[in-house]
Amino acid sequence: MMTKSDNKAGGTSRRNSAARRPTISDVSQLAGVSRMTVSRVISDPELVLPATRERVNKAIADLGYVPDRAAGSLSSRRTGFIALILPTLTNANFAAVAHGLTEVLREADYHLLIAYTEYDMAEEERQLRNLLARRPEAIVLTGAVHQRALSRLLIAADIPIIEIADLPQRPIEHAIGFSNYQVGRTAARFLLNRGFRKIGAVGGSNVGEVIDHRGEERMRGFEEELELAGVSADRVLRHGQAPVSYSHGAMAMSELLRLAPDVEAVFAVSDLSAVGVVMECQRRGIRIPEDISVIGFGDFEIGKELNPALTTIHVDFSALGRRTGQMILDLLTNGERDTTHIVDVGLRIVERDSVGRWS
Amino acid sequence: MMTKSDNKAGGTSRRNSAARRPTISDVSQLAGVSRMTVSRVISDPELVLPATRERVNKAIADLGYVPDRAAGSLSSRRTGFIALILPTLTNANFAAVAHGLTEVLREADYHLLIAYTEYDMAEEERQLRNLLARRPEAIVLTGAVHQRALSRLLIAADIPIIEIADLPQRPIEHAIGFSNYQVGRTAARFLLNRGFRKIGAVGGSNVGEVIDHRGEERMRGFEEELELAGVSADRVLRHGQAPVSYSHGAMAMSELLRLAPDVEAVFAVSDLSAVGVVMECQRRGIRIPEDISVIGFGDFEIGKELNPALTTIHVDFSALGRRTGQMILDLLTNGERDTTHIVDVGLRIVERDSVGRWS
DNA sequence: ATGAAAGCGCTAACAC
DNA sequence: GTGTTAGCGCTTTCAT
Repeated sequence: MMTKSDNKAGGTSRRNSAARRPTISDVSQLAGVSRMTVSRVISDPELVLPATRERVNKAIADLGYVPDRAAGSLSSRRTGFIALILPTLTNANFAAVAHGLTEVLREADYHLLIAYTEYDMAEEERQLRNLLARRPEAIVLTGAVHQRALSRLLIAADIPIIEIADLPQRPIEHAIGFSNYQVGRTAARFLLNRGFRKIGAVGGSNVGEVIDHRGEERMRGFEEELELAGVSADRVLRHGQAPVSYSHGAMAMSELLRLAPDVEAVFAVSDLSAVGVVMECQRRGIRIPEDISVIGFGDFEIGKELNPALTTIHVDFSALGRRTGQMILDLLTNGERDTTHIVDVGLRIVERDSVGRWS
Repeated sequence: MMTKSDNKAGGTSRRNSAARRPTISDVSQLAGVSRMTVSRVISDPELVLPATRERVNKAIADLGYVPDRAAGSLSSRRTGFIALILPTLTNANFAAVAHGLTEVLREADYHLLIAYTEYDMAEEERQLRNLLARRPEAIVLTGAVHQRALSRLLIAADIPIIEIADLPQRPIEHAIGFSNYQVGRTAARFLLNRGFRKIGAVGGSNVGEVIDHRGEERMRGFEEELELAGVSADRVLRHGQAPVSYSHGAMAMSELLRLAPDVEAVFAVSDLSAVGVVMECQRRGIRIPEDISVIGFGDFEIGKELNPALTTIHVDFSALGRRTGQMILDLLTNGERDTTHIVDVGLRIVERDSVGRWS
């Protein structure tokens, strides 16, 4: 039962040998309905009579039709993309964020568009431009400190902007995260409370365009808490180029031991470094925590297995990702674009065995 | 100097208050050129007179115009997307693949569309459908064993298909990887050559839809090499659900020690497990390699820092990613769709200190 | 419940 | 070197 329709891929012309990918027109023809009906079967099947629906679904299956979302987006102005800019994918915690986000967005049929900058500020703007060209419906970026050009670009895009993994003084729009500065202060306070006074830290130094702002914030918080307590921050060492790694911790610890052999407790800017610190001490026969105490940040999986198990500061990055996904869904559904949301997911010390008590 | 043009966003109508995102028409009007000229300035500036080009670029900057790639793709039939399906992003080696791929593709202005399945076969097909709807120009997936429906979908897409991280017996199209089976055999041979006969292994068991095929291949290769050498494979343990983790190694090692207290050398299906094995031994006062030797797979960064440093089997996943990117670029440029490429990136043993010699 | 017309924002192809 | 026309594959909107 063919009705007069607006199908474009008419039966006579266009029947070229090279296998063309089937379009909605091909499906509509085969099913003997209009393209609109096919469209409805795909996006809102309830609207179509069961009998028609079945015919269309059969045609879809027979042809192996897969809708073209780019074409759909152009028309509907909804791309189903959410952009995510991360410093790196090689960090378990950032991967956990991506993971948590995906988990939530997947259900609502959104797809994450991931870009990463390798902590390079210049790259961040390039990536953002590329991303924006894909018309994401919201954008998530790792918070605190962006280039001015970046903010302009972002605001012009006129989509929800969510900064994560830090709590900027003045967020561009929304923010979900924790204070890296507070992480540093918390670590220092913890060591001070345990009675230590000869307290050190190891982190990376930030030179050039490659900058780990969040790590630096933790270092700064740590220093300031020491100073507030009237304790010397001379044993706080920035060594090697950020971002840090396992081997960074080992090398930095060697250096710290050289500069301040009397150090009794060490904060590592990341568990990655902390593991290196522990391993280096192990090699040197320095006992942890009897001789030196170590506290890290990030609660990486390895910390639990370490001997001694690593005391660290935990942030639930996976939950942070999920929370971000929920906020996006809210924002995109209810569309209240006036209120700014700021969520502090908090942090907590995970006391394990690598920090002792001064005696 | 306005010329007659086909601009759609005419000066009078369409001037609504709600800030619309500027389109190519807005730019063309402001610059006093046709939309085509703007398009050329963006995609092939050489074709445009410098003076015109500058005018257009100024208009672009003034308006904050960002091209809509979805619209461009629809017309040009080139989306600039490459699809990548991974089991997980939470594994440093898979992250390295994504990383290497991005590195190469970025230069050619391709963007990676990443999906991950959490080792879930059912999820793999769902993800593939979503990805295909975005019309990627090539698709990369982790090789070996796919559902039949998947292969059909893939072939119908009529784009280059590259399977990575394993070398399937019969690849769908192209493949870049290494033989996980050979990894297992190599590990076994290495331990055999060192004189060990009471040889064990720890890996995950694969039940339900969540399956680590590649890990299982390594276990199988290991077992077969033992059997070929006439050595018992009774100490090969599949424990807990794959994929494995640090804590998996610790638990599996406890179990192995219970089942086969006489074990002298252990292959861990992944360095993740291997680290857990080492830590568990450390806790029990079992010396490595004096009492038990350990060899892993994957050459994760932590292995270098461990005490003793972990002997492992190395595959250059980052290079694998880059190599894949290059192949895609080749395929997309030269378009020779007839020849199948199969690249073995090989593997090598990294001898460190966790494997001794039987005496 | 289904269809027709129009158009999303861009670029291929050809004209000048 | 630049412009015009047509159309990519969908969905919106309105009609029936």
